Amino acid sequence: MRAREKTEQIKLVIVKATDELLYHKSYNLMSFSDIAEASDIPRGNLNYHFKTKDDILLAVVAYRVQQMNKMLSDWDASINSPLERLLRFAQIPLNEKNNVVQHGCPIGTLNQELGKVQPELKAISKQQFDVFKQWLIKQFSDFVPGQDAQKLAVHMLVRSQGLSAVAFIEEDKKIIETEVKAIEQWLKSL
Amino acid sequence: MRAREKTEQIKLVIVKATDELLYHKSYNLMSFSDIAEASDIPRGNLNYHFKTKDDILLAVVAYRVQQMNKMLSDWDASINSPLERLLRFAQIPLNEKNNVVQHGCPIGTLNQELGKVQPELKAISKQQFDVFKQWLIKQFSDFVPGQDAQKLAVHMLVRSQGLSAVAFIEEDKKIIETEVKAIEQWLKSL
DNA sequence: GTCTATATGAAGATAGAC
DNA sequence: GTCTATCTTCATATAGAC
Repeated sequence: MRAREKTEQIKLVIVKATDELLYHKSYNLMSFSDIAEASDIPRGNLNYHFKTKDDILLAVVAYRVQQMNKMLSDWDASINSPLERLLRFAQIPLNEKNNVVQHGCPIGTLNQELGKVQPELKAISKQQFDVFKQWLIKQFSDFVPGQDAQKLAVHMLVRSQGLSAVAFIEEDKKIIETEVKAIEQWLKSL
Repeated sequence: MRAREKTEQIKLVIVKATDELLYHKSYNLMSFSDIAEASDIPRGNLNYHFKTKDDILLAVVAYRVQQMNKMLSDWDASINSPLERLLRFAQIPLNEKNNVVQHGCPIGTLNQELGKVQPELKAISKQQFDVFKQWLIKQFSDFVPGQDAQKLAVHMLVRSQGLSAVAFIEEDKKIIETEVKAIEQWLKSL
């Protein structure tokens, strides 16, 4: 029991370090050595905890999904109206301004990278995207019951992904500010 | 002279094949062998024409920029109003529906991939993006002289990049149709 | 100019000593 | 359970035969 617990802790250290690493490095350019260095676990020992690199990615995505679900249920509990929750969502890139400009949206960039050649990995990574999508659909259903919540949720994701992508390419924080403001106006006009 | 010309032709064959390859394969996962196979040039000979892989990328981007400029000046010549030119631009993802859903926007995905770790290459790839941006600014200046053309151009790019990214992740052509329609409405309302 | 053969290095993964 | 040493594979890039 104790031993098992300790193993789980080490795994979590690896996962957290890799999660962090994945923000500024692409998955395919990220080596076992990079992970070993970042997590301060001896290079060879990684292979005991995770057989393959893909296994680590799997664990990282599971961890991220868990974190995202926690954040969203916190919002559900602490923010009263669906409109304000949606506004809060729209502001994510604003709060992560520096990261977005330097590394893009962590979910979007990972999905795009894996989507190009590794369909199995893409499906895994897509889970992160779907957590947001389902939550958005719920919020829009509550916010404007008569309208097509699915379509509105997708539109929200489109604008959020788009502004992150363009701000990253142009390395321009102003784009985030302007575009988030535009999303807020759109939400309030619904 | 003759010899030089022939060399240039071979280079173009390599560049075109790599351009094509880059639509479905990420740059970092693309090997010289892949390029050799795609262009039907013996593996070792590639290194005579291009010293490094980055040199090939450089040539591919230059080629793409040239093609894009050609397309845009064709539009300038054949399409009368700036609004119709902008509508034509908005429809690019619609005409490339299958490619977008399978591989994403070729410009956006390349920029995002290179942006994460290779700043020198990112700057090169960004040229493609800027060709579109400058052209859009010109069109918006002509279309709605009083308004902030730069801001409108960026917004157009945001929506275009966003819809490509989300349609790619979700592998859903309907998203392209719906979102392009929304862009058209927005343009007509300006 | 063309292409083969090869140098060199780094990656993922494994076997097995401790 | 932990970690070292190593196997294998595959990449870029070069030297030099044709």
